[in-house]
Amino acid sequence: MTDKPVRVRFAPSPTGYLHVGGARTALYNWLFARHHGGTFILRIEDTDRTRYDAKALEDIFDSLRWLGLYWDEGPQVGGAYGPYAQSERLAIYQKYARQLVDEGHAYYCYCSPERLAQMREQHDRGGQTGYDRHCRYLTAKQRADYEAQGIVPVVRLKVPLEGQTTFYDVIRGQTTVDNTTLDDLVLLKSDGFPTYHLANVVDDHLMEITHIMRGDEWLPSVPRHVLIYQAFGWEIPIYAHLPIILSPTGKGKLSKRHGGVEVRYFRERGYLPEAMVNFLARVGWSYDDKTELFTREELIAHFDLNGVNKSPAAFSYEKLEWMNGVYIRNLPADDLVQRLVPFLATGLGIEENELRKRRELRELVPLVQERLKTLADITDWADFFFVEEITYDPRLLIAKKTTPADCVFALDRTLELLASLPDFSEEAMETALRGLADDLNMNPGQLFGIIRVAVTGKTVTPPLFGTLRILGRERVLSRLARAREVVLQLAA
RNA sequence: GGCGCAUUCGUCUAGCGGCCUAGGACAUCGCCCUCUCAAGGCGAAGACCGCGGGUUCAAAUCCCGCAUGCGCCA
Repeated sequence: MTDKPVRVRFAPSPTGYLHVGGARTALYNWLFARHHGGTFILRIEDTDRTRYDAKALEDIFDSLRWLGLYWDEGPQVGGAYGPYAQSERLAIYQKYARQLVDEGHAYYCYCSPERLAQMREQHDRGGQTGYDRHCRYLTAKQRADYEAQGIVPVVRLKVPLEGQTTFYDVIRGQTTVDNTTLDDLVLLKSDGFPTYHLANVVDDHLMEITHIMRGDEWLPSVPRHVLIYQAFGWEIPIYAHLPIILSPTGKGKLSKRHGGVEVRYFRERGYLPEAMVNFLARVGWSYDDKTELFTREELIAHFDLNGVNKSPAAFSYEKLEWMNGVYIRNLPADDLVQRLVPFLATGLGIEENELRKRRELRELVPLVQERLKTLADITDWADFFFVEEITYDPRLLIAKKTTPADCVFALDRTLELLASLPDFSEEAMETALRGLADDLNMNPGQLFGIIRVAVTGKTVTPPLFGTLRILGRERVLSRLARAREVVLQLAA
């Protein structure tokens, strides 16, 4: 289709934190660029001053980098086609808008907001579409009169009054629209700011963008853009409109109601960027009939617009969670330790540096690695290793089909046995405690359950013997003793 | 309201005329493993391919309507 080097762009508006839908669009652009050895450009569409949010802009940068989607050109990295923020390109848009007017492809429109509003009302009652082209036919004198009144005009495109506009989209195929359904859209507003349409087309042309991959919601405006390209006599880039992302049930757009929708939400909750990338890539794209897991390199190698689906895709939090678990399990233990520290720190309210000094952290990772769905889960699995005073519900200490007295006795015997064990190893403890269960006429599960709660405060924990070993004899014995007291009170 | 887009298991999807009595994955359920929870293994259930017409020896796959959902504009 084109033999020029591939140049693609992700062009977000800094009006909110980076959304997973936006992240997916960015990812597809990035993958496409990497696959073709092209250039990935970040452009900020910040011409809407009322909705501009500096925090959102920072978040877009942070989130993209967190996902590993580094841009080759754009804010903070520069490039030969800058500036990359539209607010810094106003003079450019004005120049090109004027050019279109001079060449007869656009005209100044002096209509008042009131007149426009009136038209809109008529439209609602079933009138014709959009602007009535009043100013398209102004005489020189009329125009001079308006100018004399000091009215600052907008610039509108002269849309052909007949014929059709056809465009091709790699994902959708060909679409044709009657020009009569299009009105003379505004290119430049009276405050000198461009509309989305003008800025987008001018920038894509000037930045030599070869392929436009963006959300589906822009599909209806493509005919307008094509008309603008034609007015300028510019080559039209290749379009690929990505289907939107739906809520987990597949009904309606994904929104905050369903959970988090921003990349930072997932980041804060302990999702790995590599899992996020893998998952996002698969929402709306597939490689074959069985592969789910892809490394970044594999994604780059396989990514192809042909594999992108036409229909909208639901965002499955459950599948993301599963995939995150897979990635956590595949992490080298030391890497996982490093990633867990910040989450444990916030979860427990302990300084990261303090945590890093604790030997338990590295030791417990093999015990919890296959149980973690997210990094944030670590707090629930391992808090009792780091907290001195554990709290628990005394009733949990009483194993099923036993009495408080049975439990006190069991705890006594356990205390004795573990205190006298020459070797505090997992094997030694397991052998000894299984023997004890037998002596007590208990199932191993019953005895282990009592010990588990006594030592951790929970009924669900990492494997018991490893947990005991890491806690160390001293803490195990003192916790058993405390549990004994608690049950004793309960029995009394 | 106008214009546009979409429609295969609950969900993500494979499928681009015969290989499909529709394959894989998540979730669900059962069994195994087992000190709890996971992970893992095995297995089950789950889609009359939105509906109705065509075309064809043959259609999930091609064509036409309709329905539903979604998006954009106003």
